[in-house]
Amino acid sequence: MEKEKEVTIYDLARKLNISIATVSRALKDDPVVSKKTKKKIFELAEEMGYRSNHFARNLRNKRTDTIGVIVPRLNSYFMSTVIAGIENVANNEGFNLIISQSSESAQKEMNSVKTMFNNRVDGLLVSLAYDTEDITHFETLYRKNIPVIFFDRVAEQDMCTNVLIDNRRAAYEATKHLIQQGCKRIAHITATPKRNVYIDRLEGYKRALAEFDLPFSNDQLIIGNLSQEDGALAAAQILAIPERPDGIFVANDNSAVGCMLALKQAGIRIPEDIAFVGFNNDPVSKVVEPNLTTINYPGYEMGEVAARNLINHLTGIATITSTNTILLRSELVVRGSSLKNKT
Amino acid sequence: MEKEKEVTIYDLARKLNISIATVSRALKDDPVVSKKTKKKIFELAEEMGYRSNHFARNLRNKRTDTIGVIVPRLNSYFMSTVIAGIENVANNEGFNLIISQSSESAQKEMNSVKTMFNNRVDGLLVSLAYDTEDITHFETLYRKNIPVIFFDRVAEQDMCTNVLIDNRRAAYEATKHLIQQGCKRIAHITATPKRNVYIDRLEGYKRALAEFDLPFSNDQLIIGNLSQEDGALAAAQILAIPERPDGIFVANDNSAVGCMLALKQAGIRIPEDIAFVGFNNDPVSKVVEPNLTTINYPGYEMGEVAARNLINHLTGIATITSTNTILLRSELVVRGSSLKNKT
DNA sequence: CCGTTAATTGTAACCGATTACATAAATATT
DNA sequence: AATATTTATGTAATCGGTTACAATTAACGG
Repeated sequence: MEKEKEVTIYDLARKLNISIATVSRALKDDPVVSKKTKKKIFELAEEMGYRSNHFARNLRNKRTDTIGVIVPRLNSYFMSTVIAGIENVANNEGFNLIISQSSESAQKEMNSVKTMFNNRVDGLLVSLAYDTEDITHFETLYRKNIPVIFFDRVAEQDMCTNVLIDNRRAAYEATKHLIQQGCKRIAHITATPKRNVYIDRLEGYKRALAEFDLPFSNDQLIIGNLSQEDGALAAAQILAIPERPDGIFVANDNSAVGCMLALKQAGIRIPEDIAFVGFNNDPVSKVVEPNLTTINYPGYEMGEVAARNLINHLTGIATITSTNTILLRSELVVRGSSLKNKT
Repeated sequence: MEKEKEVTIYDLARKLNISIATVSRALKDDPVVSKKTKKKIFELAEEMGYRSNHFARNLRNKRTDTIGVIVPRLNSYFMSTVIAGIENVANNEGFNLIISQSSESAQKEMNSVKTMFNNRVDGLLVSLAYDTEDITHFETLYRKNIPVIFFDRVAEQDMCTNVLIDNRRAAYEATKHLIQQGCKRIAHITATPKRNVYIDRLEGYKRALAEFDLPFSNDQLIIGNLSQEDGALAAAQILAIPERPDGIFVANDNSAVGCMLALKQAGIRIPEDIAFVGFNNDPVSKVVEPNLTTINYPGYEMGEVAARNLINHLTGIATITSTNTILLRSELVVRGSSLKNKT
């Protein structure tokens, strides 16, 4: 069960009676090596099953062609879509991905950053954990000049590059849409506004209300963990509000769906009694009845853009140091759950 | 913008006026080094911001503490859940993950295998692409004695270890359940039976039919790509069948849901006219109305089990060479879509 | 045919850790 | 105090590439 001995450039060199330097150059397709020698070397390499040793190379080159990715959780539709986008770009460019999840814990996130750091990733793509308060754990990376790009859940720092959508505007559009459908009392279901995404969505929501002179009071704000189950709990709260809302803007589709189902159970008609707008364009939004109006959040593109920018920076094609924020387009997708005025 | 110089054990040794050997040992917490010296070294390391160079270490040790993962696609609920399970175990054990997706293409899968191989992963976890016919591209790994564990989409090889559920039995249970609910003409929506998962599910379905003396003809078999959209297309086919089925077993929830929605649109009542059973226990199964009866597929556990077994093998705790197959428990989750006999 | 330049190839010093073996220091034994 | 043990540290080879610089060979012009 002994591992077969690895073939090295020394073996190739010995067999061909040439120097390892020539072999090394040939394998990198260095034009300085004559075609005949190259041919010989390539053929022998193939024949002997040679494979280059990345560690020896990285040790010398001090780069790893590896990108680290840290996300709050892997098993959400949105995140897995982003990662698919990242993988696509990275793979095409010959970069490897090492991935870890923080499970929404700042502590685990710090550990992951340290691990990535020790693994000498060339750069890092990060979506912050829910309870990450400060981002000092990234300072070691800055000191070593390792680029970090945040996406979706970003930090309000000045020194880093962020890829995200305009959450404020999207939330504003979502809320405005409800208003235009005739809603007068619009509630908002979201998570504790600690992270940018929730803060911004809340702001956009409030801005729309203010603009159309609709009142806002705190009992219109329902804070939860945005899970589907939590949406059902939110439904109970909604029903308990004296002046029942006639429209709800939810910060994610999962929770919106949970809430809708529970309300329907309670005999509420959607959208007639309460209209809904969600966020993310998750697959469930097309399954629930009526289909959920939502904000299309381009996860795959976000992954591609983040990875592309990081790699361009690493390869020197374009630098991100001057880029502070990249905003992706998002748009309202109108479906049945909000269409009070059916035409 | 020059990268700060890395601190090495040489720097530490020089500063403390001791040898690099002692430093190296101390950092690995080798008991042979005295506590005092260790303390000094740890403190200085901390102070100077030393981090070990994995490449130098790997170069020496010939192991990478890295596991490769190749999946057909990252952005599916099931796969991302499996990966979350893998990540959890790997991370706890100090292993890194490098992940790539084959996008259901055998060609891309081969490339990924090669990349993983060149990156010297210690082991590989693979779920095969849809159109992978033979698995000769894994032979290089076997030759170098790199363990490979397949999960979910496995190969019918004898030499490899597979982690999966008993698809045949699960499909049998699903179909039997429909029969017990009074269904007489049961259709099956699935993908081309090339991969084990679809072959086995088809067999289980047929076995149940046979056992209860129900007929099977090819027009009860609807082949598609199992997407939600494809489910809608399947609905059209269903409606076109002269003797319309009164029960449908679908090989995944997404497609089942697409089909259900389209049939409801066409005025079919579920489960009264047609009962449904899906597969996977995807979140959408709890959103569609009526809720979809399905097979609970323990993705997270599957990821954990696969990773745990691979790592145990790598660390020598337990070997997988004798293990051919690990079956995980799956079970039927009965919900409204199949309950014709409401009690 | 010889000197000069261009095209190839070789030599050897890294990159930063690990570890077998040798050596020195501290402690125990007689 | 001298010797045997144990404990702690050091020396140097090794892992497999990369690359600056030196050396060799081939091609060219006169």
